[in-house]
Amino acid sequence: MRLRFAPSPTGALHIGGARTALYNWLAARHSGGELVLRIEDTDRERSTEENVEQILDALSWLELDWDEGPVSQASREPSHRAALEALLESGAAYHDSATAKDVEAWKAEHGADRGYRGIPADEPNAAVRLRVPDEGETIVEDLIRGPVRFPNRSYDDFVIARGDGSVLYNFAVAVDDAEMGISDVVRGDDHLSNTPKQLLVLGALGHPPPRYAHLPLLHGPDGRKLSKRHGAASVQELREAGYLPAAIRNYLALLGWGADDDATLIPTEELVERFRVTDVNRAAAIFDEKKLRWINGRYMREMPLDEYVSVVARHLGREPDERLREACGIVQEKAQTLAEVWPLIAFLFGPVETDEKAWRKVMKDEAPRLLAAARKALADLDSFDPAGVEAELSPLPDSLGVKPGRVYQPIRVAISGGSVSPGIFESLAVLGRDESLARIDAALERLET
RNA sequence: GCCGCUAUCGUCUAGGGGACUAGGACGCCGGAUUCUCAGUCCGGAAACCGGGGUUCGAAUCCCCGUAGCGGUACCA
Repeated sequence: MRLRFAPSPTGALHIGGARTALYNWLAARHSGGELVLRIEDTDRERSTEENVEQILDALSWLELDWDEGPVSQASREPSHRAALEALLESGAAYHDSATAKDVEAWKAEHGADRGYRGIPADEPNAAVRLRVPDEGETIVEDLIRGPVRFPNRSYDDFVIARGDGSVLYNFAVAVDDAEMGISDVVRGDDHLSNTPKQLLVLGALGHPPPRYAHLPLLHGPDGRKLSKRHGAASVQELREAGYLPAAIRNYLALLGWGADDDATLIPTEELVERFRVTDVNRAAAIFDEKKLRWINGRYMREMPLDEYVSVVARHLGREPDERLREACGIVQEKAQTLAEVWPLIAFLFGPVETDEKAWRKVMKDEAPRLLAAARKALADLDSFDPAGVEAELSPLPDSLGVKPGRVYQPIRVAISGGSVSPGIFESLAVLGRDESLARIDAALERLET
């Protein structure tokens, strides 16, 4: 198989685009074939260098590689021109000076169920239209949907080149796919109705068509087309939100495709092994960040500590030093996204920032007495490691005659500033005896006044 | 308007005429884990869009309707 991913650089790479890229990549890797990256930049107004860079970045961050390209569609202009000339010469296409308004008027007269048919004009500066037969139908043999039939008469003689000679999307795509030897076109559903046009171009040019597979679109939680309003809608935003590339690949693969045994956690290698385009669903799927979070959490927890540390360090823009390593060790089982890590471990890297609400809730009644008792126990401790701290603190609640939380929460607030943190024994151990005692003393002092 | 696609729990899906009292996962609710939160474990509620057919039998096949979506540009 030879596939292509052909994004148009009109903005960041969206989640839908990322899934299309992933499916193409999976199909290519599964079949041992090739993946070509082609940038559809024939719209000079909207295509920018930054957007191209952004898409390339997003793809490599997702760890989706390609075998050929990126090929700029605009750079293939000579080929497009040659193909256009050939069609003009054979009479399959013709110049027509009709404007959009003219076409509209023509339809008002001839009925809406009939496509526009123009009259060849001897005007080299007019747009070029492709002749579409009145009879018959064009059939798209879709790998996912089966044969889809389109009556030819419902299509206009559509424009394939502007008055200035530059070609339009449906023409360029057909020519490029054919000339680049693409065997399988895997793309979004929104192109299904465009496919007959491309097939018509291919037919006029005498090129055999590739196989097509049209993927169902992705929608937002409200059932509407996915857009910026739905929160993290681009790969870049997902990255900033602290999701892992591997988790995103896993989740995206499941949006519109399911393993036959209903597996949910499927590592990429296994995805490559099991994925088949023909198994893709036909209905649009809704992007649900909750499930992504869950999958991401699983990947975060199952990562080897070394890798975890370097991923966290990169996300935070910090050096992966010993302290960070220790912090990761006690937070790994708690965070679902990279973004959740820092709030849980920040207290290990700087002065306490007290959450006044937590303070008021915890630092009352017997808190001073219990905290003082804990301080004493910790001060006398020989080995200030998690096991040692636990051995020292765990008998305390009983001996003081209170519930464990009454002892532990004041310590937590004293050392971390808040009522939520990693395990208290581990937190104390990582903070170290001196700093822990200093923070507890500061809290006790505040309690006295 | 015209052309086309789609339709199973809130969400992702399994199902491809009898194995369905419709299965799994996320989420949700309840319980357990005698340090918070998270995690983990256990349990629970929750769906075949509607109407006609075909058939001994339909979630599965056909038709109609409804709804959602896509296309209908000298955009991609």
